[in-house]
Amino acid sequence: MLSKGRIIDAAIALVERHGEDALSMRAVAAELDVAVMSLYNHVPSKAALLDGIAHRVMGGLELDEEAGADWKAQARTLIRAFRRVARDYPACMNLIVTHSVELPFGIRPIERALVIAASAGFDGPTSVRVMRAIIAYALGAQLRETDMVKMLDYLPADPAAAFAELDPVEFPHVTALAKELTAHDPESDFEFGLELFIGALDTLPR
Amino acid sequence: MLSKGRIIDAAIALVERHGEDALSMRAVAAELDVAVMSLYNHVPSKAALLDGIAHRVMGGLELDEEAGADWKAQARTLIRAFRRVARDYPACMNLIVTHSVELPFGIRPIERALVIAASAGFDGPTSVRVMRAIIAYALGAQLRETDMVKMLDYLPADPAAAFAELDPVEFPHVTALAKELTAHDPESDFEFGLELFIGALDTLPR
DNA sequence: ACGTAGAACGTACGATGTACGTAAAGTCGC
DNA sequence: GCGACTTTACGTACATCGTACGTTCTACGT
Repeated sequence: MLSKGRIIDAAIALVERHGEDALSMRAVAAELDVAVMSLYNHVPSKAALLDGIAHRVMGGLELDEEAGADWKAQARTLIRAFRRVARDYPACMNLIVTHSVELPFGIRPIERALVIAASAGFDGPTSVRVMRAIIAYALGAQLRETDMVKMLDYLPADPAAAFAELDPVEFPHVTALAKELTAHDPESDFEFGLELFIGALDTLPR
Repeated sequence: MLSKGRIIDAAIALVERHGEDALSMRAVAAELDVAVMSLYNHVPSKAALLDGIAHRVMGGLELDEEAGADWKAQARTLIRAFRRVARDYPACMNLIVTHSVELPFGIRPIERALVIAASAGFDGPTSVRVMRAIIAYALGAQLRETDMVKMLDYLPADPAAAFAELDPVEFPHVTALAKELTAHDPESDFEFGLELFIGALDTLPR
């Protein structure tokens, strides 16, 4: 029997195996050995299928709080939970981030973030702002990471050389830092910005 | 005479008027009173056209440095320059951000950012990290902003009511902050995070 | 046994990107 | 002026996409 759940599973598998461009209703149907239009008995549209993917993937967010940890540790844990699902479903996460899906995170992670912000001593309006800033950073880091990967594809041979060969009087820093600019360690990049952020929150008046 | 420039102009106008979904080769051709395939004499593919749009739009970035300003002011100015083009071409900016285009910013803004970071006293590798973190924030803020707009469309009548009607024992903070969560002032949200960031940079060891 | 609901299916339509061949309009050497 | 060549505009045609619509088949309550 076909079901919305099985369709979403197949779609996720398909996206992770062959990329988001491979996600077509026909491909999903083929994955399930089913006729295309049968899908529409369980999913009203492709957009709804994307929504389903988003909810399934984001539903994997670990929201448990660690007892006894201070708000900074809690915040780190929450953000890293997001990173974890991004690592487990990289292609799907791009789908979710780029095609702006309704309520991408769902309510529960939002509540969790507000709880943490409150426990850090922020008032309501500030908590909302803080949450928004961190969400922006997390989303953007995800985006930037895939941009980076694509860029490294475009410059095959030796990416660092491409930067290094620019005019060093017009672009002194870029040429000097060619190596660093093309080195790609998403995790440490992300952690750097995250600690920057949390440190900044710590200095905020409360 | 047709030209790559005119095609890009038409495409930008089209996107800003009718949204990114309206961007089709046929629509661009119609805008220019020209047959569809004529476009392909000047633009090798739709992807290349997107690239062209990105370069034209991002080329409008104001990179002049203000003499005598300290690095913090310079940084603010650079980031706000990005915000300005996002405000001038909101729909195009979404295209650029979501469809990850090769070298979205070009080299010059990167050089500029590295100059500023160096003038703040950061070493090379740290400068690159700092730049990446801020880029992530700027991209993410843009994304989050349009997600927000879409969300407010989905919840027509009174968006705050939708949040407020959730179970207040399961989501105490969300229900209490319904008003703040649906209030939308992108500029002040962005500035809040930006100042957070710059403040954090200021406390970084150098 | 029979009627009804739901699920699976097949056909078909409009929209999209673009490969390919053709024709007209310059551009150059002579 | 004239032929050779290049550039530009165009039209046709095809594969692929999402999905509206009508039809068949299966399962089940009565």
